[in-house]
Amino acid sequence: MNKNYLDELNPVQRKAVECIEGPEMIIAGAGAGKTRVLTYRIAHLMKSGVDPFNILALTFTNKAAREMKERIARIVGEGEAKNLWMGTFHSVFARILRSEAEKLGYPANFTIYDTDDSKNLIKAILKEQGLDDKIYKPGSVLARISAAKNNLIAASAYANNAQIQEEDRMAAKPKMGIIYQAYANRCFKAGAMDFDDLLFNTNILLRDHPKALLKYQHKFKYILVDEYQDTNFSQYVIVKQLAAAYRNICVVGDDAQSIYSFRGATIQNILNFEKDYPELNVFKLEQNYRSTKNIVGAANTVIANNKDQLQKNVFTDNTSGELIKVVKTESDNSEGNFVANSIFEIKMNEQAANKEFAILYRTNAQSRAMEEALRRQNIPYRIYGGLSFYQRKEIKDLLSYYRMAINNHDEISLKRIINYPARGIGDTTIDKIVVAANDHNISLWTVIENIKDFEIGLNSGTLTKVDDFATMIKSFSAMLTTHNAYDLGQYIAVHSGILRDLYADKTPEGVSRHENIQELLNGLKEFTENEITVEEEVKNEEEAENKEPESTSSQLLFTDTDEEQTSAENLKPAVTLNAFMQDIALLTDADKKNETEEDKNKVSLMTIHASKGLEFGYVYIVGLEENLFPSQMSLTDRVDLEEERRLFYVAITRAEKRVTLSYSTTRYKWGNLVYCEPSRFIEEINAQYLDLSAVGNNAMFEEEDYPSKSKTTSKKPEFVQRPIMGKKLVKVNAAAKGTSDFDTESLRNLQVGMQVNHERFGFGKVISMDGVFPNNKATVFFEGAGQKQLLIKFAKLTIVTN
DNA sequence: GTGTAATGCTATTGG
DNA sequence: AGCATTACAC
Repeated sequence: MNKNYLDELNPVQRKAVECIEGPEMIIAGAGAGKTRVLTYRIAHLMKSGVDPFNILALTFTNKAAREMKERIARIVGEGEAKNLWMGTFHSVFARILRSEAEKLGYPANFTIYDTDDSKNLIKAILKEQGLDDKIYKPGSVLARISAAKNNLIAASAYANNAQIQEEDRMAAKPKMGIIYQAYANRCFKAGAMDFDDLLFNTNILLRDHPKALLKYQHKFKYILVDEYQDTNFSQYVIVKQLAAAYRNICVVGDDAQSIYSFRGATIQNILNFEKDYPELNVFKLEQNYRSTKNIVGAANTVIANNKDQLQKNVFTDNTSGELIKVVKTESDNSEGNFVANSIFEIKMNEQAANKEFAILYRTNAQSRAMEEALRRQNIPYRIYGGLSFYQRKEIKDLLSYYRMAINNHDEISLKRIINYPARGIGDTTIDKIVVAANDHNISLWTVIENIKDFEIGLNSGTLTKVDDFATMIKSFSAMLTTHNAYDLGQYIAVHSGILRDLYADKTPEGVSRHENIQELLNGLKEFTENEITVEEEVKNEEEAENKEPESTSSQLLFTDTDEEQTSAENLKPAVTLNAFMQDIALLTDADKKNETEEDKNKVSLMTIHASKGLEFGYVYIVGLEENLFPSQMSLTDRVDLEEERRLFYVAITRAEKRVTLSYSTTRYKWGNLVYCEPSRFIEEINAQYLDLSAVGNNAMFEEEDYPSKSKTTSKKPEFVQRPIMGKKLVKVNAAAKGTSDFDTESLRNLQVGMQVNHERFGFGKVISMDGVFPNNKATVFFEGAGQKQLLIKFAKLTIVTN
């Protein structure tokens, strides 16, 4: 493999790898070997003499970065690969910001707030300002602030922008600007950055500190960005700035797989790329090596329904494989049972391993039915996403102590732990402290630390309690430099009282919480014992940078980096808790490492979003129902619907051998039974790729065997649980008289030339018919919507005239 | 201030 | 259905 890596590439891939200098854009269809090209390109850069310290590779997940690093290591050797700058935007720039934080007025040990932390801070601000959190919902306030930051609009600019003010007034949220300013101010005072700040502040750094800009421009002579279609404006500007000196920028993406616009990602970045770098080389990877012909064909027919897309012809030389099976079940639980049974069967018949299976869904809430069914079948599984380990209450509690020891001013952590375990400092006391802090525009910690100087009407007992708390935190802080991560972590767990509190709780939940704390402490121990590796890494970095003669100009620019290393050296010999906490907020479950083969050999459950970039032999896409997938939030806007369709495209193209689609006619939502109709996406797949035997007459007979059931159906308007939201009510009701009530039989005699009506496409004329009723399809030309292929079973056509 | 019972809200998607 | 916040009794 070592020398022949170029031979493993097809001609286009090879060109993309060998073209090293200048801007490059790789448009890669699903399964076209994008990761391989990226990996080999980096390896090739290094083989060509580029120093790994000068290569920056930005990936979508930390896991992707780690895997890519491992693959590169196999080509160029581990020692070299280790020195690559590789990770997510957030983790790479968090690392850079730590060494540059003072330039921005932040402490180097700033805290990273996750979404929960951010929402809590917003809630606090709303309460202090007497604003109604029903109008200013913390989640949507945060989303609005997030969108502003991702478009590089600072709080002050936001508050002073007439157009934005008008927008917020129209949305009945005139105070948004004030909230944003308060939020930014509080984060700053707490020495905290939220996820968006990591990118926003990197932009500030590069904009306002020319020396820093120059330094990183010369440090990152070669930049690669994976999943470029899912980058936002803030990320775009960072990359543009960093690449401005050398213009060695390579981006890889697929517009058809752009699924993160809700997070500010914009396809505009791909379009801008051609404008910014007119001299660029473009490579299109169109041959799919992952999936069967049926899967590729089906995916292509789905995405063809989108108007907005770059022209691409994804094809494969793989075998046809099996048809995509569509399965109808009558409840979410039976959908789970079907999937679990099917996995069990395939495992037996085809000797497949658990890890070859994935169950993909639109929303996390759908995992439960799947989990229960898999557990009944004794099939080991693993859920990705959802509540991560680090977001569990007990873990966040303990981490809050760690965070506060490292950064005393972190107010979210402070509020979390000041009275947990209970130590008699209640809400009224905290409120008084908050008022004092706001009055003096200082952090809560500064008030607490000097609580006896603030006359805010606390009685002497409370005063002592607050003072004791401050003393405790200070004692933890003092140990940061004298104790290693594990010793201090353990010490805090004991002396904070958390361990005792959880140990006292003998309920199963309490026991489980205690176990989770133990697991965290074990992780800490492992981290601490690896200190040699960390030290070596530091040493490696020193040696490598010293031995490699830099050009004189860039050597001058590297003075700051030297400082970094001296400070790292001071931390020896112990691995500090500070080091452990560096980017823990950025870790997700998908980033777990050190797993045994047994850990890995499990069926994967995840949202389709989380499945991006992954591949599996057998893929189940469940919950293919209107209002769920596509999500009801996407139905009013073509742009949103097209993103849902791309999501479906991503889901299908995860599979190598087999795709199974399922939908259920009923489903529990918020504890209420809701009736569902099959997703429009099913009928968007050309029928030649589908196996509809499991949705056929059998299912219809079932309906007819139990006419009482459908009667109850129509008589139950109260299954809509929130009539306040009129929009939803109408839609759910509409869903109730779905396929089950539709008389497919009336279309038995549908023929070419007939006029038909379709609920979405309107009037049309049948051009051709294919297949045997009821598993047949009709090609219809609609006056308004053009030519469509429709599955008779799903399309709900009505015959207008012969 | 603390602990438990009742209430009410939630479920797109995520670093 | 499950979780978080709130209300209320101690």
